[in-house]
Amino acid sequence: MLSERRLEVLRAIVQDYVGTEEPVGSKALTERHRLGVSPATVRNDMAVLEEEGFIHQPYTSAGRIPTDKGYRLFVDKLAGVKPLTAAERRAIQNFLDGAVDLDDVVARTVRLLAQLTRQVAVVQYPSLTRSTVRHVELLSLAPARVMLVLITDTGRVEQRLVDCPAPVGETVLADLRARLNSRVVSHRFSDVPSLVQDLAESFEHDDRPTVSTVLATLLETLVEETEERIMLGGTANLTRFNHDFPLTIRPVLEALEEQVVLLKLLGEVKDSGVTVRIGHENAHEGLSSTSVVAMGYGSGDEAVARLGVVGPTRMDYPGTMGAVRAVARYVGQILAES
Amino acid sequence: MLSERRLEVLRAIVQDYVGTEEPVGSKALTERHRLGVSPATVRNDMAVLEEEGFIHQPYTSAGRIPTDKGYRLFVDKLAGVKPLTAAERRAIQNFLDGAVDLDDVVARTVRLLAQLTRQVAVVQYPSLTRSTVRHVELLSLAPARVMLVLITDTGRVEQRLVDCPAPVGETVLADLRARLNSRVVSHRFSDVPSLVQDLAESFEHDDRPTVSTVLATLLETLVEETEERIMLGGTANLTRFNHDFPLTIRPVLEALEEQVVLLKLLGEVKDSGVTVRIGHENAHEGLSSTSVVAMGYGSGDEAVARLGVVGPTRMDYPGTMGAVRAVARYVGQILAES
DNA sequence: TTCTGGCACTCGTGGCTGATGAGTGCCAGG
DNA sequence: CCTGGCACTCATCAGCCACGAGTGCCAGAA
Repeated sequence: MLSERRLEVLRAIVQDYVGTEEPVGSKALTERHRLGVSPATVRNDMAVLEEEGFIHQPYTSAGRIPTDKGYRLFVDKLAGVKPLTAAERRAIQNFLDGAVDLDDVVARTVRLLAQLTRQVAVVQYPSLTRSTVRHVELLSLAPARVMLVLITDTGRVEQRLVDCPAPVGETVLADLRARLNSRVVSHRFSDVPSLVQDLAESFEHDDRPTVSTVLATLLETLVEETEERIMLGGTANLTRFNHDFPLTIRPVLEALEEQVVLLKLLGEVKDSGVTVRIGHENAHEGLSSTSVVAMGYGSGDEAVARLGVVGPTRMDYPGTMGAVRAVARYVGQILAES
Repeated sequence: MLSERRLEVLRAIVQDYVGTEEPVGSKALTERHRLGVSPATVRNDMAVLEEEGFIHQPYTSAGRIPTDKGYRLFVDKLAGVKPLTAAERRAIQNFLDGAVDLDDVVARTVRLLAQLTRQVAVVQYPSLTRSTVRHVELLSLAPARVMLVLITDTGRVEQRLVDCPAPVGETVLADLRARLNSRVVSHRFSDVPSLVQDLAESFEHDDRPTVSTVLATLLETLVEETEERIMLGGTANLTRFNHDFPLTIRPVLEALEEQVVLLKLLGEVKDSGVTVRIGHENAHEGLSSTSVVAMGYGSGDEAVARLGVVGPTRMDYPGTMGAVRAVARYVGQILAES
């Protein structure tokens, strides 16, 4: 096990490196931190830390840089979550309170996170399957054409066109609408399939094909939309450190454009509390020198979706974690109110 | 006026520069193009072109690169629009045909444009005010709470929550729904305000506050959503030329994140045909070394929105214009079908 | 044992230099 | 009006060197 002082040295290295973006040497360390020992001692500690894989030097006789493993230890043991200032909290609330609809909430959240952390922000739309049904609407657009509209408790709205096998009478439609709603409203979307399973059977024989078609589309929508939508923002922040790794920006941008990749990233997040994934812990290759700080958010206790930021492994973890946590909480609150 | 040959020289310079991304000199020009004259002559022509402001040299004794004015002349007079190959056309059609809803159409279009042009693609959602109303729906979510859903002929759906001053009876709601639809369906959204102006007056006195509230929200939605949504993609393509201007990528990314800026860019596009805006012709500062190639698209003859790409002024204009035009047409077709 | 000061060594960085060559402007002659 | 020739400019690049931050190791002190 590492001694107290060695941990202290690691913490100092991480802090200095995050601040200066340059490899940090033993002398500079003793000057900037009250470690109470000489540079030579620090050097010995560094040698041990390096042997254990927490730091490494880019080349002989340069300062040390934390490794992914080093950051991991730092995040887990050495640093807490830095709460936001009161002013920041107020700013968040003000900014989010102005939102008019779900799209707007998500858009504002992305901007907010990007500004607050000065990094790339990622916000997932509230998941359909984890939300509950507020209303199902059926609109007759043409004799044999129906529009299906799903409304969730989080304010999300999905719609699909349904081409029916035969013209649909208004009475049948009203009937279906009523029965459908009485069965599914206030239930979770994930339960909808079993709730509507035998619904077609209760209709007149002639109407069954139509009802089945509508229900099929409904279920299809649930499946398709399980792969969630994501909103991205603050990509310009990537250029803040491109002097350091100008070639790394490309794969990152590419990865960020792939919704699939992003969803996978967020998918690995625990449902409660801030999750941090550092460098190679993210399976995706292009993101091997970036970290993800993310958290679930929801209208109640349960997470309906996730949000977070993507930035260089060399980032201010305590501050970023604080911002992500605060924003996630407020967004949850906003959603609960609407 | 410039002689035929001088125009030919300018065309050659633009083509070579776009290909090599390096200043092009007189000797290289005569070797790569059949101009039929010697380098010395070309040098004289270049001197004239430079005096006229079509090209300039980054420093004494370097090759020439086109100026914005040079590109402008090239686009207007020297180059046509390069049609896509049959294979490319087929690819477009296949790719777009798989779309399930409007969001999907827009998302696919962005990807397609980005891939085809290898540049940043921008697609505007079909505008509300330019579309026609397919249906207006009113849903009662709670006694005094109504959801307003607007459906356009392009498949776009907008919804708003309305908090009514008093509980709304189902009959009133049905009545309002029917009258509203009979008035506005098949009309353009821009005409809706005048069409519903006196609608409240035809209701019972007690219901008027409610009706007015709903109508007010409807009009409000039209106004708000006039500032359109935009989808962006292919930002990773920015890094293709960052070796040239590594510092320029940042302001571009920043500009692209501002929906307002993008909308302004697209707003300057003619309704029909491909529009090209080169370098400083784009008012926005961060985009002074980028060009925008854009075009309106729509389900009928009229444009309901715009799409295009943003790339370095040094781009393959004929090819890009061809791609943008082709995609715009196919998207229009797809929308007309749905 | 643990810490410290000293010392020789490594190695990336940045400034300087000179050679190279692409490209130019100009001019006199076809 | 075009062409070949010529002197000139200047960015780029490789090579070189001095600098200095930072290291590892060791012997001696606490």
